[in-house]
Amino acid sequence: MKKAEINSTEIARLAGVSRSTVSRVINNYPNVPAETREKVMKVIRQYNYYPNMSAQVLAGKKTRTIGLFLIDAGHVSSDILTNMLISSVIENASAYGYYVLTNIIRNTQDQDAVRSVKEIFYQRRIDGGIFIGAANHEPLIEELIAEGFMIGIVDQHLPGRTEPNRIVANFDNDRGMELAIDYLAGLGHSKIGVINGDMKRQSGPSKYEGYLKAMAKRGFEVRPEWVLPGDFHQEAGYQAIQKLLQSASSLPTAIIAANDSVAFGAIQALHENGLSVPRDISVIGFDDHALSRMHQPPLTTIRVDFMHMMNRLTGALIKKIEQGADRFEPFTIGCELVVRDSCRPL
Amino acid sequence: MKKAEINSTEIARLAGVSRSTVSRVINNYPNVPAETREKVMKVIRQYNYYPNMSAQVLAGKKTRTIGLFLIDAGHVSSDILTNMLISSVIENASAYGYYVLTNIIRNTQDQDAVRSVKEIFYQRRIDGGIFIGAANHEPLIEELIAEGFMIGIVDQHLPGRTEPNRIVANFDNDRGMELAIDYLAGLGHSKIGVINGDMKRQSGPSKYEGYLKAMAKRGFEVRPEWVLPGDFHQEAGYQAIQKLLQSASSLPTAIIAANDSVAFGAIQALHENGLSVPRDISVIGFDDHALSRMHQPPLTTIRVDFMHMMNRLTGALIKKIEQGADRFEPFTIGCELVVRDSCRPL
DNA sequence: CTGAAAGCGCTTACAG
DNA sequence: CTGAAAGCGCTTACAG
Repeated sequence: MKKAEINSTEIARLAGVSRSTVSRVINNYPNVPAETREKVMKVIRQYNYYPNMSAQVLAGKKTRTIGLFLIDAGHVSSDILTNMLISSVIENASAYGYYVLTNIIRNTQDQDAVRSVKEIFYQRRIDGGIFIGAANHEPLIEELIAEGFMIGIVDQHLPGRTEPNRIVANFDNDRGMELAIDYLAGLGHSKIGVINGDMKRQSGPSKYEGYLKAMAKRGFEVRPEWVLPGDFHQEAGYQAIQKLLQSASSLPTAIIAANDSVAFGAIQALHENGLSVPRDISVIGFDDHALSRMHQPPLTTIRVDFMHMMNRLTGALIKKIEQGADRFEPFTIGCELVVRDSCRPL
Repeated sequence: MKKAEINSTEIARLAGVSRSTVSRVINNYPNVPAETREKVMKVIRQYNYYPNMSAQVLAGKKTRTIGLFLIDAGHVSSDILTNMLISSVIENASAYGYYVLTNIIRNTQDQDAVRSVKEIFYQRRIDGGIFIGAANHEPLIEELIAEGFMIGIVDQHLPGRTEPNRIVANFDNDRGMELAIDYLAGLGHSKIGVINGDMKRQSGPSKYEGYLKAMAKRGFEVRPEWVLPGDFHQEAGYQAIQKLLQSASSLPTAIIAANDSVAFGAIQALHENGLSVPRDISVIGFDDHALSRMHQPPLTTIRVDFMHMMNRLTGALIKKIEQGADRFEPFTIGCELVVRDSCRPL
């Protein structure tokens, strides 16, 4: 049923040249006269010939494919933010003529999952990979970097690890927290609590440290009972507030959530307990999630430009793939305050 | 810097067997004694050996990769629904041990875009592909099917085209429209307008025909000025309402939108023109978009299970890839009414 | 400017 | 049960 595949031998025969010349035409070698090139191209076009990718790669070409690895215990299909990251990488890579092989890893403790990621690299399915959502120190990633693979990582800070094939992208969480606290201070708040993110990931402790630093700068008291453990999911925000309301001797007037999803959960819990946002308590998020502006109340948050980050990270990875990794080049993306209606002046 | 790659020759040498035997172990041939197998496996594990994928494919193995092609003129990164489809296919394929190469096509008229899609197939990067968002008759897809590639298509109806390598998935739009109109009729509505979707896609005319059929069944009059052209984007809903309000001699009491995004746009336009939903006019959507339940007012809609569809379609495609395509097997996924607050009894 | 030949790393009839 | 060998379809020094 399937037509016989046409290959370079056949093209060579039809064009009256050798396979070497066909290959030179395909790969744009300069030492092919225009006339010969055109003669070969004509046959190529006529027969709809595309060189077999596996043969090209086996002979030494790049795959022009990058791997995208999302680490998330949740059901990614329904997470808007993660989904946006996926498309963002695809679109950026596509602009460079690269393809994206996307993978979702539920649990980095799962040996099968780890094996399957390694397989993709060792099999040479891809030229490099991008990891999103991993712990700050993830053995799998460290092994791949040690093996010399080109790896882009969102959200990592590992002092001293400056291999040239490690590309690191972070948001300026310090600055974000400072913006949030400056804004709240301007509204008259000084009793400010925080719901922490996942402390295994770099952005968890980094946001918390930013909070501590900004609170100290203002001379605001950090009350341990207002520092609530959590992670980056909505449910954690909900639970954090339940805990706060049950056990705290008094309440803060404002709370900064590790991200907007956490803020949604927190606000839900506050509402269920008869507290109104922002009347009784102000809440500020982090990310500027697609839903934040549609939320009730519209969420004041620290906007972070994920698309811009993925754009730079994808570009940097592809550059290293094509030009080689000469030195470690981490970068940081800024953030800005977006004022909506979830905070009120005191 | 990069370690020398280990290959099957090396593994064979270390295990004291031939490359043939190493290959038989890797491919689980039955005629290898447990003892030999274990001896080889030990070396494979010890040296972290994974067979080179390009070599395997060149020697006749499958790529175990499927292509996912999203056709959408909009900026996909921000479209929640499309993003959900992407993750859904990835997760389903992954369960079968397949990888997904995702591509976004802005315009099927763009020759470069078309060429790049063909290239992926002809280069043998993938074993098959899934197309979402294409016109009912898309020459690119028809060419690929004619070439014998395994193709899954969402939203297509081409009578007589029943090639075994064509896999077609549709929603039951007829039934969806019937549910919507039955519900509205139950609330006392009979003056029901419709905002059509993209008529080049199968779901456009198919929803419209469902509307006509259900209206006829009830004996409700179809007023041409209440049949509004559009497409599947929010802006189209907005424009359709603007046009309706400017030119119609009287207004319907209810409007069915081609999908929820269109409904959002329609409601926005109604509000901007001082009309309240559902007080002045009832609106019903289609899809049950992730935002529909958070919308103001929460949107009544016809829910359609995209995940289920992608699940079946991905499974069917992989089955055909592995077992061969023997016959044409289209399928249809049902839908259900989700009542929220955007319609009111008359 | 161009062709013959080696080589990339596998799989799989074939022969024993 | 197992090895030697052909073959998959390219690319790229090498030699001319």
